Amino acid sequence: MVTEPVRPLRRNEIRQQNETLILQAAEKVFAEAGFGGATMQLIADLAGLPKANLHYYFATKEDLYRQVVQNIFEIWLHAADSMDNAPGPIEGIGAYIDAKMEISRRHPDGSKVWASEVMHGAPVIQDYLETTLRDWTTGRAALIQRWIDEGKMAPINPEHLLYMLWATTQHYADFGHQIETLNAGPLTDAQWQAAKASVKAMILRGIGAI
Amino acid sequence: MVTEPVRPLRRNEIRQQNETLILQAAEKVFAEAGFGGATMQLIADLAGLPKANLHYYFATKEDLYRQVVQNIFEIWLHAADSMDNAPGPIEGIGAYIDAKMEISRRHPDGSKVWASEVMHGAPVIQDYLETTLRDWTTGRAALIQRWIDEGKMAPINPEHLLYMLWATTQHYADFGHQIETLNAGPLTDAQWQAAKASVKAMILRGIGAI
DNA sequence: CTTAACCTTGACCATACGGTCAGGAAAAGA
DNA sequence: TCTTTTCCTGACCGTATGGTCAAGGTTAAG
Repeated sequence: MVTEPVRPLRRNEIRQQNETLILQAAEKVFAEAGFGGATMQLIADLAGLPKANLHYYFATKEDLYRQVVQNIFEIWLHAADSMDNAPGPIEGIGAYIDAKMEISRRHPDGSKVWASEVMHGAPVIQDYLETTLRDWTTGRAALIQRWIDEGKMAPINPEHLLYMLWATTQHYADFGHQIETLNAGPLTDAQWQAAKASVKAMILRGIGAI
Repeated sequence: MVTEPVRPLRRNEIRQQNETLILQAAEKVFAEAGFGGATMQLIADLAGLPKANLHYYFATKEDLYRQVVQNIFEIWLHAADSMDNAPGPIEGIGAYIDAKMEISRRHPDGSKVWASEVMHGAPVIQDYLETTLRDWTTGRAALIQRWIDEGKMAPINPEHLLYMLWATTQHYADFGHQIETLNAGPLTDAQWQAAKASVKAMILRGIGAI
């Protein structure tokens, strides 16, 4: 095997590289074991670093966990952009479902960490729920209400629609293991497409947009 | 305060009483802290028993946890009965949604424990998934397919419909904290009824049963 | 070259946890 | 009543975990 001589890394690069390395490992371990079941040693092993090095970059286990959760929350919020600037529910909600299904597929661990955090009473991100998420929710609920008023969809309670969107899309990540067991294996590309199509068809028809 | 003289408990009663006491406490603690975060001491305190007494009834933490998960699974399966013997999807799926929403309301802790178990790869109930749950699923999928063939609903993929039913109803338990935060307080009776109605309306219309 | 700032890590510590056990109390059986 | 079985519990134990630290290495700045 030929290993090309590696230029010594600069300070910033080292820091950046190790932090993301640790965060990736942490996300996986937290997802698989939960906060209480995760150990710094497991994360360190997965990251390929000595445990003491983790504590150099992240003072405590909570700090590391908090970072992981916040990262996920960012990704979450970005998916929302697909809903804006849409002429109606078919495009807006359709795109939102696509985006969230894609996140469930690409970041199942993040989704699990988030679910776990919320299930345990959101000890770390309660303030986010009360500020950012609440604002986001009321904004989108208003958007949905506008579509209803314009006769573009049936008069559904916007909040419950949002809950259904979250629940259905995230289920493919959070309960992925159950789905894989029932499916006798991971979903194929085609099956993911079918899932997306099914969800979109059911919800868009369910809200009277089709 | 008047405390009536209590007849000394018989052996069987003691055993039964303490076991359910422990199981209830365990369900709550496991739901709030996850398996890894839960401690036997916390469960003992909540049950009002010394820790050593827990180990008298349940040899290990895993044994106790396994019991909790199995109990939930039983409740889960019973809700399925509402789906059978229904003339069509409106009655069958409608009743199933009602039943599952009621479980989410009455047994939110159980739902969380189940979700946590599945999210972490179902280390304890993998065999249930592969046997009981798979059989149940294929059976109901066949039932749904029959309704489709009889023209009682649109040609939806039955598996994805089941996932949607599970996801949507359980979301009200598993993400109850998030919902309560956005709602600025627990759902009232009326709000629960509205939630049920919304879910039923969206899904039943979504599958073309209305 | 010298110095300061940053990075790395093996060894170590205090604590908390799951689990054990011996010995006693209470009920059931003979 | 006497014996056996079941229940109860404080005290204890080994281990694993989060976190610390001091000493050494490496890069950047002066």
